Amino acid sequence: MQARKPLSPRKKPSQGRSRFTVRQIVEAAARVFQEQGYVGTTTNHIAERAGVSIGSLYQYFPNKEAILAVLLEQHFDEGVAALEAIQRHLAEEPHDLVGMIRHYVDGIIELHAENPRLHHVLLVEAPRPPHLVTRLWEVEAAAVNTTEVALRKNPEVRIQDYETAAYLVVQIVETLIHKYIVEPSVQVSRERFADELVWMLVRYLRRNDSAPAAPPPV
Amino acid sequence: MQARKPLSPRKKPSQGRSRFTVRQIVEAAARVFQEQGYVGTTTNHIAERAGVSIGSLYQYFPNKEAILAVLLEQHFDEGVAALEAIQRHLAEEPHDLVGMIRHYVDGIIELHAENPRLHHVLLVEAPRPPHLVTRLWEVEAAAVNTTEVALRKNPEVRIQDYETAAYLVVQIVETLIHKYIVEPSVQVSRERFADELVWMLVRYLRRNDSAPAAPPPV
DNA sequence: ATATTATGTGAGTTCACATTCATATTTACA
DNA sequence: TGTAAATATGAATGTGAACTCACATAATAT
Repeated sequence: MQARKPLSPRKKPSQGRSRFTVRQIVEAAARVFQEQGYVGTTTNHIAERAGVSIGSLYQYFPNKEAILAVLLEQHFDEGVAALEAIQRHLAEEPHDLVGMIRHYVDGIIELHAENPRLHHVLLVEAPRPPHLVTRLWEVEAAAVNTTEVALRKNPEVRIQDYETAAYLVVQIVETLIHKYIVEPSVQVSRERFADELVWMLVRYLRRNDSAPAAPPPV
Repeated sequence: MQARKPLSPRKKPSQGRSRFTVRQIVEAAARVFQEQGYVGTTTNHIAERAGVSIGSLYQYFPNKEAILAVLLEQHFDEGVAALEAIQRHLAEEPHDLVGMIRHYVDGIIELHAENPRLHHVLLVEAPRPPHLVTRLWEVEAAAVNTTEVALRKNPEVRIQDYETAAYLVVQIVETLIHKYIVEPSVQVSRERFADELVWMLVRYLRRNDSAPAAPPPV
């Protein structure tokens, strides 16, 4: 029986300087969350880092979660935009299977490498506001669908269950890369990791007789 | 500059009843962490659930993290034991590649399905005590090594870079299954998920000419 | 039996952080 | 230029969880 906390700002900033203040707060929050983790971050700490009084913070945000929600929204939108850019590029340019997967993998790696620690705090450590969980599912489902279509269209690909395959591909790329970026293996370099991941997916998806198997990059 | 908190119990319980108390506390903590998440759990709450006074709790544990550490240790030991059992079975019985991977995947699924929420809170949500991070790396590295050996020994397997392949296999199985169990897809049943995961790894690892590709289970 | 040691108790204190509010300053705009 | 509205400030206050401690009870030793 938890009381639900409001997440929306109390006041809308109308003047330029207040918008600046809000921006300062959000940016500072990103830095503090990143450095201290979710539990270790306090509103006072954020205000201090933003160079703003604690009172000003509470003019615009009712609590810590509200700030996190804004950050999450931003981060999420960036992710979706990046994903869409990748998929658009794949739809527009012609690609063989290897090139397609290569582009996809590289894109997701770049996305994750941008700010892995913040990503982790926002999406994993912190309690997720329910409406964002829903959005996350939608985006994931959409990615799986797009991938399924792409796989069906590609003549090099021959598998039995396209839907499950698409799910596996999307999840493997996302989850594995996240893990590697947050906690890189001592044994495997990033380059080798990316190359082998691409190669793995190709071996999995490609019909056995198509294109004389190029040796995997080593 | 954070002061390091002590994780060890203050007193060693010597009588039977105090050992019982400690056990009650740890068991209650598992339930509360599971239900409330790391942030939402309080020592008072744990004590109440254990049917023990808050004072008793502090006889044996200096703080919340210390209780979590015990839980983590337990959970971790169980995981290692399960992993070793899987690998022992693989080493002892003869297996073809499919059977081998099948056994491995099924084992890890079973392990994760046992208490997914607690697993998630302990290993993902909560801040990890550094000495356990080290242990975790060691176990991971050991698993990768064992897998590498197994892959090299298996004549059905033909890949270029055994070390990286072993890393990928271990991480995919662990990470993907974790993700699926914690957040199962609406689109893909668990059975289909497991079957396709096995099939994917087989396609990736098997030399192209070995064993006329049996159709994947659909 | 009695003393000693171990364990259990929970009201009460502390402390860190969240949050408010009276007041000051800056901007808009008439 | 005056004044109303917006914004900024931070000391003061509220809140809840962490943690202590003086005392009660149970086990064990002698």
